[in-house]
Amino acid sequence: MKNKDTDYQRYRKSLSNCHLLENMDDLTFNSLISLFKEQTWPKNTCLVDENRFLCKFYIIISGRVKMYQLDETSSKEVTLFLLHKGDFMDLFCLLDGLEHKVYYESLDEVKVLEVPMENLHDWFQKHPEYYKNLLFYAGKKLRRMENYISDIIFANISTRLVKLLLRNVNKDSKNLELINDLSHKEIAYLIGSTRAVVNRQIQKLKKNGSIHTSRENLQIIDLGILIEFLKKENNHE
Amino acid sequence: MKNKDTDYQRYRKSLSNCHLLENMDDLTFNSLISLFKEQTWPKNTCLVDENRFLCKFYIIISGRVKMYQLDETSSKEVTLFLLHKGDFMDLFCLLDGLEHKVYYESLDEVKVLEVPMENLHDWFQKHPEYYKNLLFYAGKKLRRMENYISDIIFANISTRLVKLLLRNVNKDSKNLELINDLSHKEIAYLIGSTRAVVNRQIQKLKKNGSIHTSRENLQIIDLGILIEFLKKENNHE
DNA sequence: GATTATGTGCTACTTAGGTAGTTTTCAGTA
DNA sequence: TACTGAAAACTACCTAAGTAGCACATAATC
Repeated sequence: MKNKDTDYQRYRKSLSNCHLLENMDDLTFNSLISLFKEQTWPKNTCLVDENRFLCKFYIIISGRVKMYQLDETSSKEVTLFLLHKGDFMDLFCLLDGLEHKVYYESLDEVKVLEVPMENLHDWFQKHPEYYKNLLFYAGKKLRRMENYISDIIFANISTRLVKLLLRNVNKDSKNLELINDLSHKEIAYLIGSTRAVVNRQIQKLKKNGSIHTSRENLQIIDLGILIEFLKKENNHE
Repeated sequence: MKNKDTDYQRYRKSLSNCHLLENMDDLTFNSLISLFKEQTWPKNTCLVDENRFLCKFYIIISGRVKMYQLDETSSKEVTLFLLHKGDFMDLFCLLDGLEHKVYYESLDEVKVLEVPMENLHDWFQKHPEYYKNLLFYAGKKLRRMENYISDIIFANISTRLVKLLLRNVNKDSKNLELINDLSHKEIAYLIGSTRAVVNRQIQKLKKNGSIHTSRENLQIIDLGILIEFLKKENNHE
């Protein structure tokens, strides 16, 4: 019992940014969290089990999971979301209960909370006011996707790359986070391009002194140059 | 009174496909619908008033509204959604209450139901179980966007064009609906391309005998050829 | 019925970005 | 310490699709 309580406190803390749990009193929080079981997934594992996400729902506690689409014929990939702490899987299934053809892969060792979809639905039935939190989260994802679309249509690869970098700079530390240890291939998939093309742009950024790279590592040296670069790109076209 | 009742019945009927109103008993339906006021917008009007959608919410009863993004520097457009009967504006604002920089334009004379956002929120507070309907709708839009993204990344223009056509063929009548009277420019914006390029692809489809066009009119002559065309495109790449 | 605006069809040109291939670097490990 | 495999860097090439421009058709307005 005591043990469980400390677990709950731990979850409360590590999921402080989780939209679903926002404005939730401790009692309600515990009633929800008691439905979950902690689980650990090893690094670089694909979660391909088709129907898994129809019957189980997951909240990420730590580690990154990329959610991506795969084109069978060309074997190209696009990363739709880079999910992390506080994110859900699978939002789509939760919302409409339909199958969702999408792939998941862990980029780190990932800790999740697992709950049978049914139990979660039952819980929501009893606490329908928390649907609102879910709506807020869905709204955020919708906005992200809308942005993705307009970026792909309007912006060229270098713009998209710089935008990606700027989006992942920690406001306080000014350091690149979340994507700083990805390979060029993974970065390419995040902006809907290919390894070779992204590499070409990265060389440009290295030459203008805004970034520094080593194997699976990308650091921002001069944020100002990046921002300037973005401005120029916007005006040219 | 009598008059209002017949109005409600009319709305009930014309909004039969509206996710928000699904599984709603007549009493609840009336309590919701009584908050709304009917409004008519003329054809080809832009709804640019920035904050309008923060304070008012709309359900489309009839006519089409395109929701689109505009790139100021290149003045290019992408149509994100072609909204019609049963669709909402602005879903994003409703979900998270934040500003949403997006454009709306009526393609027909459009009839909508208008409600002050505040009143709608109050109503939901009293009927939180109907958040679920909203979630379902949001899920559908998320799926549409995810599809949009993977199409743009994976598929070439001709594939995207044919997919667009097939998506808008009425299952029963086999006729093209909703987009059959659009200009090539508008069709281009629906698949993230430009007029000239779309025109090029349309000429191809005309030559292979699958479609017939006249000014602002596109009809499908042979669905089979279109489906075959799509298959070929998929295998080549 | 003259004028204007908008949609359509086509040609010619340009280019960003995808593709393919080779070499080099680097981390893990046998 | 050498071997292995992946990531990164770079070169050369190709093409889909964007761009610009013009002629013509159709519809709308006065």
